[in-house]
Amino acid sequence: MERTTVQPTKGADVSGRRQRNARGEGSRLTDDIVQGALALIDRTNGAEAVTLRAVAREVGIAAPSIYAHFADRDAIVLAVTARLFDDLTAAITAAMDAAPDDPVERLVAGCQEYVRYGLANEARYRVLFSGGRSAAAGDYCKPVTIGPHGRPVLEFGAEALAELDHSIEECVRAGLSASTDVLADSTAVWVALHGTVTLRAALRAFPWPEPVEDFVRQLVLRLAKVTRPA
Amino acid sequence: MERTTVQPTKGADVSGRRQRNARGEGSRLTDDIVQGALALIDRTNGAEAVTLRAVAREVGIAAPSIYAHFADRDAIVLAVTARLFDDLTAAITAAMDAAPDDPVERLVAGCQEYVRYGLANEARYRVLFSGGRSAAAGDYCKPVTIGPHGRPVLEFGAEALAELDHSIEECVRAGLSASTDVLADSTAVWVALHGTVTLRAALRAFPWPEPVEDFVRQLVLRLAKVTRPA
DNA sequence: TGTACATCAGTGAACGCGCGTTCACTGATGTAC
DNA sequence: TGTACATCAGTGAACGCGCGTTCACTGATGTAC
Repeated sequence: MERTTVQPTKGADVSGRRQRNARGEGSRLTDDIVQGALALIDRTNGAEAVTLRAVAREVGIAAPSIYAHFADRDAIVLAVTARLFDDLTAAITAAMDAAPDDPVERLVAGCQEYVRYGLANEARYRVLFSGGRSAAAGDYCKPVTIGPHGRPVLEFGAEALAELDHSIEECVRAGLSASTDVLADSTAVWVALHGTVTLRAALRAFPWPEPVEDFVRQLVLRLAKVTRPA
Repeated sequence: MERTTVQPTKGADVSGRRQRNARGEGSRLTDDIVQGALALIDRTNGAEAVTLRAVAREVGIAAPSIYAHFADRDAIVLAVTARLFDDLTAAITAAMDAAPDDPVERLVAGCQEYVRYGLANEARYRVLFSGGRSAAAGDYCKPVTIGPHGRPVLEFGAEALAELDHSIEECVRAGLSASTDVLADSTAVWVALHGTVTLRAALRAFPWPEPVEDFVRQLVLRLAKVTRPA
């Protein structure tokens, strides 16, 4: 009981110095490091600021303390990546479940949430899909395993695409899509969503069609060959 | 005559030390610095390696020599950006001119070249549209002027979009497109092309539909509402 | 034609900074006897 | 119950590195007289 109600302040105290974990609770710092890295990514709008020392400062510990939890900087970023993939997946699933019980509306809602998440969390989205840029960029080609329970990035991509594929397939089955190559059309939709997020994020000041939800809807309806019953 | 035939080796000599420019020719180093930065971008697959010292090493000069030509690191990257925009524009124009004399084929050829260029020059493309990431990322929001004859990035975006807009408009005029909102549809096409380039580049190992030219064609035909005469 | 001088096109050494990483350590706390 | 000890969860100082930037300088070359 106490354990759940009397939540100790896990973060840094007033002096910026975090209180030491109790014996056996050392692994909590692993989580805090990931959280710190995430905070750093959000605040600086990019993953480049995620240095060992910066993360240590953010969490309120000495830099070498990180080595007990992560092998190096890249390991931290990979752990963050794993968490973000779960975040995005959960957000999309929730949006689809909240949509009206109609295959097209579910598809559109999922796609809209994908774009909404990407634009609301620009830096996080970039960590997910723009690669670690320098070193990690190469790794994204090999199916590298991420995080403790993490899946390979490629596998996530496959999952996301499978989800989309399934969603469009449902539309076809309901006679609402004329797609004859569902996999190709799923890919087209994914690529268009990704482009919407990244290009809008890169050129914020551009006079994009608004609202973005309508733009996404049109994109999806056309690429998934949705045919509303006459 | 001599000037054009007896081209002096402008680069670094055997010792890695570049020969000093003749009097009055000092501005040549400006070009060489941009070239060096570009070489660095291509070789390291990203713009992060473009440091003042690295560029100086690449060109074969002392680091402080750069200050006579560029205010700082960002100025170099902006000059590179300006050159790359011209590169991309020229490539697309050439491809469209080489296409059959048909509005749809011209449109498709331009879009295919856009994607081809992006995938063949991944790092360059990222410099253009993924922002300077850290510091420059903020600048891309304001219309910052780039290079000596450079245009703002936003303006380039507007030009590219205008070109696309014009191209689709031609299709409409020829009765080959059913688009009723050409600007919105141009935006959709651009966004989809951008997504194709960046997502394929980020996840090289993914089983993407091949060949990419056909994929792009389908994307464009659908988003630009092309209606081939029956 | 000769020579002093200004200018141009750079150089070399040095600075302070933040970084990743190493090393020996410290101090609280649970456990065996 | 008391106490020695092992373990856990970290710390602090130091290293070498590459970075941007500054400063005073150098040496070739064109130009004025």
